[in-house]
Order: sequence, then structure tokens, then C-alpha cells
Amino acid sequence: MPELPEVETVVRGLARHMVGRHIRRVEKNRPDLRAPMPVDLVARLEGRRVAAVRRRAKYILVELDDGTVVLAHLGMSGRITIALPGQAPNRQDPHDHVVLHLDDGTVLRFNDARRFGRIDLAEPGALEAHPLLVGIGPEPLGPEFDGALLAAALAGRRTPIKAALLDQRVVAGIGNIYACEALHLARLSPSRLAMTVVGARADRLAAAIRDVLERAIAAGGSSIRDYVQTSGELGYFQHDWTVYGREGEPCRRCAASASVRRVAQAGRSTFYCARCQR
DNA sequence: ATTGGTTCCTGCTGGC
DNA sequence: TGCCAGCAGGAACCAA
Repeated sequence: MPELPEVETVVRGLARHMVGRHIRRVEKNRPDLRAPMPVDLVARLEGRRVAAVRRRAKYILVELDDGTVVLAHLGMSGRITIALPGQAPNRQDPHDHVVLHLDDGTVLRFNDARRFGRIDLAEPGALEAHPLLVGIGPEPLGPEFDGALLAAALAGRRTPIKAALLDQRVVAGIGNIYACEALHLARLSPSRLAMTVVGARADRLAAAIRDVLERAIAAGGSSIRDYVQTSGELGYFQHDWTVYGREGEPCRRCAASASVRRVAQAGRSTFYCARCQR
């Protein structure tokens, strides 16, 4: 499922092949994903040059030469694949909702079977005020992110820390998998009240979040069933998961047998070690 | 104001 | 072997 590391991996792949290129032609194969796409999407993109590709939270930001920014969210099944000029063309699929053709022959496909993804535009100079980005919390890989900042974001929150980590207003980019992994690394119980994560616990959690996200990016993200890098290659961080998807197995840290449990929190699966997470 | 529940969507999986 | 209900999940939205 695309969380911060998967989106970051996609952004790096896109930046490598899009920046400086002109968008020659755009195919928009349906009007909507999770929400309607801009009606003038094709006209706003065709003929423009790509100035930069960046990431904010789980959003891919493609900045055009007129200052317009394309916001793309992969939802849970979204993928973007790139076929370079001279390579075999990537195969057309019924869920290829938007296809970009660049001036050098590169073809990019936004594919999303479940259509939980999203594509929108921000007017020049108005990115910060875009409704999808307003209120999103700090970037966990930013230089200012630490235990104190995290504790401040959690202050007054009477919800389990696991649920709080999924709230994009608290920290940007964390999803179900990395919330579980970070809590395990920090030895914190997922059901602990968010507002009690202060001091050394907050320091530990902030460091764990940074650590797990950085290692996941280095591995090209985690691939389960949908996610692939822009090259079509799989990420391989799923092999390094310590709790996610390991219900009934021994803890990889404390080695207690069958200590990895699964519970439902806010309608989602939480995996944790019943022995070493407090 | 914060929080919990619902909803969107399709493909895969597990149980019979 | 085949069928299908149930599940997976990000985040907007709604209700309390």
C-alpha cells in the first residue's frame, strides 16, 4: 500500500524521467477517480514543461513551468509506471486512467484498479492553500522532526497512539504498515493513549519513525500486491517487517514465541508484540 | 473540538 | 475445482 516510502520511491523515479521534458499529449480515460478530476486537466498539461517533481505527505507533486502543480495520490492500489523511449511499451490496462506522453517518447501510466487515488491541480502560487494539503502535519524526514515536535502534535489526543499516527494532521505520510513497524521499533503499545507519548517515549517513537521510513525508502518501499516502482520493479522492504503480517509468529526482537498479535483498531489491523511493547 | 464510524472500489483469499 | 462472502485500506465525510 503506498505510504511515504512508496510515494517517495515513485517520486524519485518520476523526477529522473520527467524533469525538463515537455508533456506532448495526455489521455484522460475517465472523468473521476475517488473524486472528479479537473475537467480541464488535459488542456492544462499539454504543451507544458515539467519543472520539478516533489512529495508532500503521500501526495506526488508535479510542478509545471507555468507554476501549476499536479497533485496525485495513489490511494491504496494506485501505481505509476514509466516506459522509456526505445523500451517495449508498457501494456495498456483497463485501469490506466491517465496516460502522459512526453516529448522524448516516454509514456507514463497512472493505473488504479480500486480508484482510491486522486488527481487534482493547484493554481500557480496556491499550493500551500490547496484543500488537500491544508492541515497536514510535519514531514517525519524533515530536519525539524523530533520527539518534542511529535509530542506537541500528540498533546491532548485521547486516542490510541496507533490511530493518531494514521492521522495525517499529526505526522505526514504514515500508513497502517509503518505505524505498526515504528511502534514496535519504539517498544510502544499501539493502544497506549497518544497524549502519554512524551519525553523519552516521544524521542524513541520519532527516531523509530524516521529509521523505519529511511530503511524502507532504501529498499524501494514494500510491495504486497499492487505497489511497484516506476520501473515496474518490486520494492523489498516487506521482507524486513518485524510485526506487520506476522500474526502468531515469534517477535524478532524479544524472541517470545507466538507473541505477535493482531487486533482491530479503528477498523484496521494492528500488529504488535504482546511481550515487548508497552 | 475531537473522535469514531461509514463509504468509496476491485482483486485476492479462505472456507465450504 | 469452483464459487462467493469477506477483507484489504487512505482519507473525506458525517454524526455524535
